[in-house]
Amino acid sequence: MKFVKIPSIVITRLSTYARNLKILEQKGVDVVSSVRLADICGTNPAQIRKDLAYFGQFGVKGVGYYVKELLFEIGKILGLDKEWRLGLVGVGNLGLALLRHTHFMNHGYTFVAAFDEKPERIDIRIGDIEVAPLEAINRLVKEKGVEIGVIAIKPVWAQKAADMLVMAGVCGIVNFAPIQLQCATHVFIENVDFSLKLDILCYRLTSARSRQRR
Amino acid sequence: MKFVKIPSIVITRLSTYARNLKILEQKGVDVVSSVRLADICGTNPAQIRKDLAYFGQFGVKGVGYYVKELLFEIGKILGLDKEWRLGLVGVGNLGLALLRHTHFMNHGYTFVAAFDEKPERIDIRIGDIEVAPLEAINRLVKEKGVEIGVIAIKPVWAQKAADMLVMAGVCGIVNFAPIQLQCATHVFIENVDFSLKLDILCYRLTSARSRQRR
DNA sequence: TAAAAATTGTAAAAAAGGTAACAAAAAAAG
DNA sequence: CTTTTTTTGTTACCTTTTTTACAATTTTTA
Repeated sequence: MKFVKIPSIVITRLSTYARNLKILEQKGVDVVSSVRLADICGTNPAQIRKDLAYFGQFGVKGVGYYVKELLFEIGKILGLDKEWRLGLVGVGNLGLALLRHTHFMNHGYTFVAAFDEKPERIDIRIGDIEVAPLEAINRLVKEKGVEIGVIAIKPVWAQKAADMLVMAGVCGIVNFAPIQLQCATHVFIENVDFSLKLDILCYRLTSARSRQRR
Repeated sequence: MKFVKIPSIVITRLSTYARNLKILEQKGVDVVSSVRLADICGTNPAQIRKDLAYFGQFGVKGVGYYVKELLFEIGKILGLDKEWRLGLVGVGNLGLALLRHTHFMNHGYTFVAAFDEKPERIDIRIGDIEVAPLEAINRLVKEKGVEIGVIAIKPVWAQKAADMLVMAGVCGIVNFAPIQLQCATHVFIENVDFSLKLDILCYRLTSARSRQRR
């Protein structure tokens, strides 16, 4: 097997392809060309073909890609062909929004544990899940087989939460707190950052306006 | 003035620099070198210097950067030296989380209007804001001077919401719905997408595991 | 005061990523 | 059956982004 380092952005795009292929599948579309898919995904056909080429050959020349087949293959590449167990740290407004978000459950992700630092939130139930104190992270992560931690707690607690998750064996973290988590190198961290996006918009709007004035 | 197109990723990093400079400022740090800042931000010193070079010279050779000064300058570049007025579409769990999130208010962003499609949510008050029906978007955006729209409504309604916001004069949208919004080219869209981040983590975890097995 | 150390700004080199072009293969048309 | 059309996979090229290297400047040390 060749050792080609696959750029992160390729993975991002594969996820987008998968999402749009799912929609096509639901619409009953059997075959799609790279041109059509690129159009839907807002990219260009060569990019799609090249992205897929990192992993193999999934299309038929002169025909295109079979939607179901490509979806299956991309799912296999991304590792979406299994259930992933999530543990939530922080059951505030955002945490609750995530827990109640059915979209994830429909896509192979299930919250199996939830933690909070506020005493008044401990022991409340949300669906099948009972909120536990941070101190229970180590035990429950192992007990429930949490694979991915979702940090939606106040920034001051975020690093502590990350440390406890990692200590308990979690190797993947989605971090909603607006801080830079410091973790061992074997831990994968993805940040979801709303204010960053707002800042980008501000820049664009500001520079667009100053361009207009000129 | 030169016309240098500034890469989007540079803006993203500037926002990160600003965030970490704020923390340094609070800690009472006066001067910081590109080496130290890079270390904090998880990037490399040359990158910081080059990013800043797009916009001018903000440091002192042999000394470093004055924290307050650099923070002020980056703020000016990003357009954070004014209050930005946000309009929220979708007052579900996520929308509420965003509204109640005080972090934004501390950083120049204020929600001034909120909309929802569900009749039972109309007219409820959250803080100073009264939830209005989608049909009121056009009027209220103009009345309250909404500059940025935040879409946190179900995917099926997201495109409609975007269209109404744009029609009312909004030129920047932060989209939390997991769909590709189609808008006029003068409208800037930033997507915040957790499932995308989850997918990336899954890929990383999956490929790390298969590497271990080898 | 002179030499050494620290640190920026920037030019040049290297690496990465994206685009275009085209051979190969399949399907459709004539 | 042959030609034309469609479309993938892949190579080569081009563009963008990152990293390296170093002159210029300031501060610190001797």
